[in-house]
Amino acid sequence: MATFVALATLCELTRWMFLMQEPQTPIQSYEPRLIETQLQQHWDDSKAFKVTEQPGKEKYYCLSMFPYPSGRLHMGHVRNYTIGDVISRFQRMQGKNVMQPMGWDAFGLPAENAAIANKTAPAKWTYANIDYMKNQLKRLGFGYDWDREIATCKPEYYKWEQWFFTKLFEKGLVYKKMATVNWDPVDQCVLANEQVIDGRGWRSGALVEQRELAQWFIKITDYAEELLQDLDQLDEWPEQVKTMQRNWIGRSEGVEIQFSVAGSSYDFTIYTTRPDTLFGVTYVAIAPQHPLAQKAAKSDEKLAQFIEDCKGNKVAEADMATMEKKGAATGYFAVHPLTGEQVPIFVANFVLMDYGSGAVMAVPGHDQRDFEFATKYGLNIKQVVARAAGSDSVVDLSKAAFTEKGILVNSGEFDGLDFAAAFKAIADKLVEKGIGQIKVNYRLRDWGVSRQRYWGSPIPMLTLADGSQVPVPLEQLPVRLPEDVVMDGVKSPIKADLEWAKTTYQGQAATHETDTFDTFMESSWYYARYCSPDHQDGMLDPAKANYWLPVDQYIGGIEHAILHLLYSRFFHKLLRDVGLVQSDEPFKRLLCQGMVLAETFYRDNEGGGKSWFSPQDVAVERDDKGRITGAVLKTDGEKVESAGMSKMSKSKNNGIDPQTVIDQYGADTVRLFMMFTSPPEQTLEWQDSAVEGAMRFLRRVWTLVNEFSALSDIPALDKSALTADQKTLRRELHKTIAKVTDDIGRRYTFNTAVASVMELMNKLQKAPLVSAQDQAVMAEAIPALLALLNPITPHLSQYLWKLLGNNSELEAAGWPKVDESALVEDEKLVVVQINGKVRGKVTVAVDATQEQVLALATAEENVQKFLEGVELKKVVYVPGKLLSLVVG
RNA sequence: GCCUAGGUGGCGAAAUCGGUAGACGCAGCGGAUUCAAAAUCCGCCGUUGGAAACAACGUGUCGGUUCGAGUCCGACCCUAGGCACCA
Repeated sequence: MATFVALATLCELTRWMFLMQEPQTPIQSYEPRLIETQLQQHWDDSKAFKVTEQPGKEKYYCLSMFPYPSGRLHMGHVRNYTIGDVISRFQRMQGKNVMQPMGWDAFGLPAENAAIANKTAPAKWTYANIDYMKNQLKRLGFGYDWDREIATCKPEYYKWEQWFFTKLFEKGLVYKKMATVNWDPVDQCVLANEQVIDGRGWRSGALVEQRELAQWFIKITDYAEELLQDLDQLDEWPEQVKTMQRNWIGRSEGVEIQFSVAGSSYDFTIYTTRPDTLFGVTYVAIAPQHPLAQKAAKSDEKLAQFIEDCKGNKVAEADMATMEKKGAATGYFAVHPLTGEQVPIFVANFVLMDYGSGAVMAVPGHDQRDFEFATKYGLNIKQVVARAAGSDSVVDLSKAAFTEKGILVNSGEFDGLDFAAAFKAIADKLVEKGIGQIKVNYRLRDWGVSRQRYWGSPIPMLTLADGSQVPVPLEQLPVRLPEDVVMDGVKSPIKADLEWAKTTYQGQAATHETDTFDTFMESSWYYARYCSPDHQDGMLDPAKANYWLPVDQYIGGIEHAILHLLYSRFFHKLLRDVGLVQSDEPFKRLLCQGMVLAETFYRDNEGGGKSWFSPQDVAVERDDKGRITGAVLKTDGEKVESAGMSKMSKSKNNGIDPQTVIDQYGADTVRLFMMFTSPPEQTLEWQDSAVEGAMRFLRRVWTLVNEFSALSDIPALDKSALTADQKTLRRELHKTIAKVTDDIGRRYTFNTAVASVMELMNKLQKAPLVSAQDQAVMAEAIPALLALLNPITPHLSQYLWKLLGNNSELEAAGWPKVDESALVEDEKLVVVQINGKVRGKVTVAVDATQEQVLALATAEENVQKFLEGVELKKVVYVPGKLLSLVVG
């Protein structure tokens, strides 16, 4: 320890001596704003990130999910786009032709809300936001090819989406059917799920009803099997996302069975994955909207009332699953297809008309939901499955259903069969009788794309005088959305203006569809449009699209794991099938970044509510160990309560505005903080003090490079003339290069990449600069350090690179190369364990044998202590790492 | 309710293929510098015991596999994301 202190002091001394030797101008302090804005201006003026197709060069398409232009960037964007920019710059330094585009997911609900609140038009609000946010992106130094910018609300963009929809219509992939929506009876409008709060409309407060409307659907179910199968190709996607998509698609094999209704010519089909439990059916449940339920309700007031009450249900699946399960008898009985027995038909609030056939067979003995329903309404519970032979536990149906697969009982000729055999035998029997068939079913439902809103792409369909519906021909596209409108908060302007819809089709009068597309339509193909953003003659320029696609790296929030990513994959296959692209999948590699959280503080109001305070207005108090003991509001010094870390949001007032932080610390510091604080997939917790720490590090780099740049006539590196310390430093340098290359290029663990650069920095700062080879090693290390940092802190790196006398761009100099010869070590530290506990450490030659290591280990005093009086039973040696001794 | 993740010091985290738990950073404490402060630099920093060497305990909880488990297996608890009209 004492030696080390002396050494450190010596280093300081030599550094000080060196600084005193040369007359020099004092080092400027690190002022990020100036160097950053200058460089950003240069990038902008020179279009530094503009790219074109270059057939000879390896392409790399790096895409971050485009933002909704909500007004200002939030930290989630900053994190997302920093990751994308780091990967892009890294790949550029590998010599690839990197395309990194940016644009705007410009249609959507918030623009309508803002338009109502601010008495402006959604278009105007949206364009103003785009202007502001574009400047924010530039201020963060992101290397986008702005010539490829897209805003989805522009007619040049949605024209081709409309055209594509008409193509799909022609191919039979589009159809219209009734579907359930949330209806606000006071405002007379359709509400999004998030606009329904506790069953009431968010603005009117009225109780929301279910209503059936005719809507357009795209047959994504036709592609269900391919969407499922092709997940296996996506070996660079997170397993988690693929699993979620598999479960969402929900492929199952089952049997479709026809039931007839006693004393009626009516029949209906149900689908089950458990045909082995068919003999356990004791009732049948149908949806409230089912025709049979409607028919029964005509002569049954109580049932009619029940069906009416079901309209108060929420449409969202989460609500369906958690609500109380209720039902009412229809008075009808279904005839069991094999036994001929009659079982009651119930209307149940949990059966969805939109999904499957709107009817389910109920087996309370072997399905938990059916069991609870049967118990509640006093229906029969019948056991038809028993545990396989050899199991001693008994099936007890008094408390819960028995849902495992087993051996059939009480099932007539099928008794004794196991699941697989029973499935086949019962299915065969039903097929033979002509009342059933084996069927593959998907949980995935067709994609409803109609929205009853204004701020979206009009659906390009026409209704003719005879009621038939035809697509708008290409020459009449786009169907333009008027932008200069007034929002009244109730009716869409294109619905309110009765003239808007009027048009002609082949000389006859026709009316436009006034519904607009789901905004997932725009975000399902923007990645492809970026390849030829100005293409006028078609949706895509296939040559360009096929040069760039698929996207090599896609980055976005985990919240898009299912819907957006599934719709985009679907669209890509549709694009392929009309001949516009050649690949099967749009995104080769996927990274889902975590959310950005911040501390939340509140005070209880007298009314029982809470007031939330921005963490920037709160000061925390700590005890002498640094533990947080409390917090006060800076303005009044009074106590506030902490509610822990939560997602940055308006409602909790804990959003940190990136703009303020960039102004204070600069873009490089923000970028470094984002990359260093958490691995990208995890949540990131915002902490002001950690941001300061990031800046502190950059200041140290600044100072070190400035000091070094004052040196002149640096001798060449002579690897054969290095001292042990110089060799060690070089080894650290090349180990760091190898680690950072792997961390950024393969693992995407940017936090550990930064950590290892920091470790290198710590060593460089302590290294002497006295001898010729001291300086030569430093001269190798410093440019490498700047290059390793460049993807993360491009402004600082580029500035200091120039300071070292380079005239070229740092990125053009390429990525540092590892000198394998510098990595060679001749000694290793081996840990000695006895019965699994560390008892000593020995340094051994790299090629030492187990016997040699054992000899060294047993010579250690502390090791000997634990070997006394016991027998050595086993020795495990992991070469160069660990020696494990088992004694007893 | 269903599907998918995640729980490691005061805090953010690291440990990449089962091999030294806590790298790196923040906060804190002690010191240097300073008239003073800021900035900077040096040192300490999981808990308990100990002057130290070292020992015991320790990766959400309970159990298992292994010479060895943060990592693998089983059960449970908590938190987050998604659930089809927020994007």
